[in-house]
Amino acid sequence: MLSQKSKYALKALGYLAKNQADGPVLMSTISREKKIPQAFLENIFHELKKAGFLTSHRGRFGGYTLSDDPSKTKVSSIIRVVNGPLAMLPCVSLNFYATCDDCCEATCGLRGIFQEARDALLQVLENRYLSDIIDKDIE
Amino acid sequence: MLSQKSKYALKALGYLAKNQADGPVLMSTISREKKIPQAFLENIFHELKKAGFLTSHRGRFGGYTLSDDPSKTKVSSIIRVVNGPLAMLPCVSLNFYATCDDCCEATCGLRGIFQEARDALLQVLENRYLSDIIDKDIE
DNA sequence: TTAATCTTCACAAAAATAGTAAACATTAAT
DNA sequence: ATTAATGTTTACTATTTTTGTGAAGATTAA
Repeated sequence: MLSQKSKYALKALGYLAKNQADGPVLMSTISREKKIPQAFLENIFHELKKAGFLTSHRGRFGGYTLSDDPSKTKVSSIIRVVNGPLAMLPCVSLNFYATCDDCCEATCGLRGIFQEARDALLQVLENRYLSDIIDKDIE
Repeated sequence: MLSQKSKYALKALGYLAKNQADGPVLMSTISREKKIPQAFLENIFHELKKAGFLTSHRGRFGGYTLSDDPSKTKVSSIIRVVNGPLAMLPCVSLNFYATCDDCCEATCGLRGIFQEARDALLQVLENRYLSDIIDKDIE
């Protein structure tokens, strides 16, 4: 499951994608609208900024804007930053590869299936973008 | 990522699938061969037994056997027991559905994509069986 | 100058994960 | 019956991860 932090991050980025047309959006606004504890959102935005997704604007009338076009920002890349690997085993992760302790990759019976699982998941998440996860308006 | 416990469970069940032909297999054997702390494996086997995957045989010359044909035991169902939901959001889980706090399902922009992700993952894991995750022999 | 922002860093509470310990119950062989 | 080998059960503990909180500081536009 995605962590709460990851959900917050995706919601916040989606909010920005929807509302940044008129300039930087306040963290306090996002916190309030998306019901995210502000101090926690600060931590999250710090990570997202460090990873290049966000651009911050300090001072009065500051706020945050997205660094890139929402239609070019993959959901998979956001999740990797805030939630870590998408693969279910470290030894089949493309971006966070690590050996499994005490497990021989040559004979492991799990790798094959979890490579397939990874590919199936990536087929979706690598082809969906921030512009695809914007909340709908209430009607 | 799968928890360590889940990896242990899959490895242990795979070992049973491979080695139970001659009768019940000792937990101590599985613990040693698969390098799983025995006391921890006891907890895991208790869960797997409660869930119906394992049959235990007490007393001298006891041990464990699989309750069902390995070719009919889905990997997805094992993971659900020891690791929990396969979906990335509670609100799109088929077997562990729960509402996301402070999130409106009607307008949430995340649900659609994570339903697709769930389906993609299940397409693999619901169609792979315990017989598919048996470790290879060293050659 | 000032008020509204973001920045940074350290800390803390809560939950989940991983693992341990020990007394107990059951069984098969003898 | 006895005995040794096994699983059973329950409670506990340690570690790590997650989910936050708090406060002093830096920057900017008006």
